[in-house]
Amino acid sequence: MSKTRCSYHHGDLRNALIVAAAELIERDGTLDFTMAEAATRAGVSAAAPYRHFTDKEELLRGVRELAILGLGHAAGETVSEHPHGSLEGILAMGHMYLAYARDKHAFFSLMWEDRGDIEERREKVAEEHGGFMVLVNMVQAYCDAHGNSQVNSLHLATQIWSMGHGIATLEANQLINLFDRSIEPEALLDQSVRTMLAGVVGAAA
Amino acid sequence: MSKTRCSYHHGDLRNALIVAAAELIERDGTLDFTMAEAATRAGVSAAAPYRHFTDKEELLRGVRELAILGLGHAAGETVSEHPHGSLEGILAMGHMYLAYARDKHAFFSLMWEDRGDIEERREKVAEEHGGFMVLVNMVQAYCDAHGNSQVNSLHLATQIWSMGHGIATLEANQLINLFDRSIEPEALLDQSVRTMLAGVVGAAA
DNA sequence: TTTGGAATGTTAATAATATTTACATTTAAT
DNA sequence: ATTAAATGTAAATATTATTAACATTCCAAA
Repeated sequence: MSKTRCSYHHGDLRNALIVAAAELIERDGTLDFTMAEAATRAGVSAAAPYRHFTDKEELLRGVRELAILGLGHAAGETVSEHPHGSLEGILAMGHMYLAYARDKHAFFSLMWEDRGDIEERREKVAEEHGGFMVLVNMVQAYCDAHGNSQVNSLHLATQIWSMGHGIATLEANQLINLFDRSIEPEALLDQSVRTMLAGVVGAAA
Repeated sequence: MSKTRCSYHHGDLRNALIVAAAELIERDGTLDFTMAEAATRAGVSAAAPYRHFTDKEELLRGVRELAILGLGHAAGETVSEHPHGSLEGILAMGHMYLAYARDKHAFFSLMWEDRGDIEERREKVAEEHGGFMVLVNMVQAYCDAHGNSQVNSLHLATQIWSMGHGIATLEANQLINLFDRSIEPEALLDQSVRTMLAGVVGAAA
């Protein structure tokens, strides 16, 4: 796919549209850009997108995929910045998640929007969410390092993800501190993660 | 507001529209009913809704309110069915939450859709979410009954809510068992709730 | 009780978008 | 070089939300 075409044919319109849509989402902080806008930004007419996506939902799916990969990438960065099997690494992962939810709010909510039945593309979706396995490994390493290799790290990591996800979501909905303004999402998450880890390998302070 | 009017004036159209919209959402399992549909179902013309709601978003807000109150009501039912301060009561609360998310999927997602800045109606929103206080009380009672009245039950309940919410949301997105089909949301939640409670008052088996 | 303004409905526009259609250009394989 | 497939374009369509202009009912003050 050479980038330089004779102007009529774009060359890589599908991706260009996904990027354009992502930029619009980033710029406006919402998902309600128009197809025409995205097309224009990619330098084509309003009907062109339909050669690459059956409808807007499919374009959104492309953006979602991008966002999920981005989060996974951030996960990779995070691990690499902390000692293998360390508690701080796991906590940092949680902070990264909360920060992502806050800073890329529109992308974050897009990620968890209703999608159709996954069953078919299960493999593909699992791949996209490869970032989660990074957490699983961290948890496994932590447990190993703390003398309990019998832990089901997949289950424990799923609980940690759920906790982080729940806090991030409730915060996005301004509900996390609805009854107590002083609640700090990070502190709440740190504390519960410590408790969950401690529940499995002993004191995690 | 007498229910029987001379046909021209409905009498309680605002609520009728909210109910109509709720029914359509329930029927189709999605949020994309049309204003006209809701209006027709309420027995009025397509433009009538605009006498009571500035736009569709405001109507949706009414439905959301209804859904949140419904969840709160279910919370009330749940407490009443279990011993005061019991672990099983708290776990049942979690199961109720997961069941609601599954059975009323469209309502559940509507509840956590982006809403504007809450700051203004903070009071009102807090009231709507009164169901949460039910959980707070259960947690407080549990801690009292287990010899630790110093626990910040609001924090702990927020963690439990987050965990339940995270699991419910990830399940709705078919992600909770993406890497391990055998994962059971209820079991995962039960176990983490036990751990969190145990972390504060000792063994919670 | 009458009556005029406020509410609440109605039908017929208007507007914004997604999506389709019919036609044009380019690409690439034979 | 030729042609089918791919990819673009401009000009419809279709679907909704929303507004405008007008009608009916309600209600409170005279």
